[in-house]
Amino acid sequence: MKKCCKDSEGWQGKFHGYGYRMTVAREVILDLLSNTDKHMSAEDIYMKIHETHPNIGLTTVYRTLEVLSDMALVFKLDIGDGRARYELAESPKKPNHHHHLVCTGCRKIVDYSDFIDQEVKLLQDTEKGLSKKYNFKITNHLIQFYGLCGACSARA
Amino acid sequence: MKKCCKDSEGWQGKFHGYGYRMTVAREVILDLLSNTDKHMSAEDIYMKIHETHPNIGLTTVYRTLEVLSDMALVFKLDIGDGRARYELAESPKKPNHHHHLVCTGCRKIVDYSDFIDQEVKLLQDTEKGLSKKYNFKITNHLIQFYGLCGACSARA
DNA sequence: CTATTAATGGAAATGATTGTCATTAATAAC
DNA sequence: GTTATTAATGACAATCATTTCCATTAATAG
Repeated sequence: MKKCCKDSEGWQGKFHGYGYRMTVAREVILDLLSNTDKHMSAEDIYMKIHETHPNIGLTTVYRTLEVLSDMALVFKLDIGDGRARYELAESPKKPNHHHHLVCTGCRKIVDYSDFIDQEVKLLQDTEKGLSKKYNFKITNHLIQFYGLCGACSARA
Repeated sequence: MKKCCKDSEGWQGKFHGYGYRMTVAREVILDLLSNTDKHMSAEDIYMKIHETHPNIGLTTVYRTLEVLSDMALVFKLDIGDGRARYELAESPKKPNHHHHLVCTGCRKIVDYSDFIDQEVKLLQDTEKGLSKKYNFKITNHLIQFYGLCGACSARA
């Protein structure tokens, strides 16, 4: 009996741990996000996987992204236009911690990891202080800089 | 001839500087945001001002908030549910720089300004570095921590 | 005070996301 | 491997925040 998914990354156990099943759609979407450095919207993802898996619907893409966010495999990102973007979360196997620099003109997103070390250090301290003072269980943070990229700046 | 608006804060000139007119709706909304520490959505604002100005429509609220954001009098805030919130931007007259701690359970927002000094220092350096390296004209930044507040944590 | 034109309001349109429900497929039990 | 169980799916409809349209009103210039 053929297994549903090849599970090359060892994700199956993780799905089971959360009480989820491993399915083709979930694997395809994880694969796609694993192999891009873009910040794709649900529709971007739908269009891309539609090329090879025309049977996967947009609704499923949305639901899958929600599941993956819930499992913290994927990070949902909001850059201020009305549509969410998704990127693979960092993991021990694939450390890629970065923050975002967003052009408010063309919505270009630059991932930067310069300065990250000091930022992370400060964030950890802040997180600890905030947790205690406000009794929050902090799960993650968002840092974004907004501005105009060179092209948009020139165009303005 | 009666002037449209009392302009107690000296906003009129600022509107004119941007080529906008000073109107009742704009003044009322600015007043409201000046006197609250809440993070109100467009609809919250509409409902509130509707009590005293039932002739101001929701569409105008949206348009006004866009104008005010454009003038940097108001800051548009996104906390991850599908609706934007607005708060008065900090100004020399009313310095209130803070960042946000957002409960992903109940969407409660805590404004904190602890640790702000170190954060601001680091952010300025980062901003300068990023500006140069990526040729961005950075206009603002967003820092948010996400987690569960005490109540939601207990409930979970 | 009148002319000009931005601003407005209400209704309709848009567009991302979510809900519904009958069908399919992944896993568990045998 | 076969069957039973139940989560996951897909197509469509529904929702809901935000925008667009357009005829009317009101802020400012002259």
